Amino acid sequence: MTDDAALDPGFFARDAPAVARDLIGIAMLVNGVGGRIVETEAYDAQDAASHSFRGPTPRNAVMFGPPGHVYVYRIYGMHWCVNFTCGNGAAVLIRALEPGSGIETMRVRRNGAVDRLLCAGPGRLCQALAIDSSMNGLPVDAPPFDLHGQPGDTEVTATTRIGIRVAADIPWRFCLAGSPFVSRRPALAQDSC
DNA sequence: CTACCGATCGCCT
DNA sequence: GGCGATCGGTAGC
Repeated sequence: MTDDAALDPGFFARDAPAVARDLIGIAMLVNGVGGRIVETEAYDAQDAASHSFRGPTPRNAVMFGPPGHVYVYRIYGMHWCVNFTCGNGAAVLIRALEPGSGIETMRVRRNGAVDRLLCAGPGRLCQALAIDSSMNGLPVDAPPFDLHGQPGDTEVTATTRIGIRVAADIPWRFCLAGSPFVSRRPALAQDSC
């Protein structure tokens, strides 16, 4: 009934792991295309795996700006990744969506990929939603972005993060329990929260 | 200025 | 399961 509710002001001005966990199940649209968030990862300035760990630079400046803004960066020379800032160098990486709106558009952008792989992974998600560096620094509560839903109304599993070499033991990756749309299935033993 | 390498993906075997 | 593609940020000389 309140699934179309906008997120509270201040939603992003909290610890990144709490924001990352509460984003699971929230709908994320860019120009009307997207779906429910099913996988996130938290990073903060005290975290050796974070872009912000060594302090502000031109690339990560948005992470040190106000909460609730979009941080976009390029990885491996060819993929875009999108984060939502939480203030003080912290941010949440959006890793996977369950496709919900604009699926045909996403299929075209993703070159005919099957639905399960349209948004399963940060690079794929940005390709499907047409997110690139031109959106870096934009606020998340205004077009082209649209985030809405009821935070905390889902079963979430917490595991370690993917693709990093340092701080690999921190369980700051959050997935919608049982979702087939995550980038990689969580290991069997996880904390439920 | 140069060298290294990463919060990845898709295609190959 | 393994590997090549491709390039900007960062650090070090």
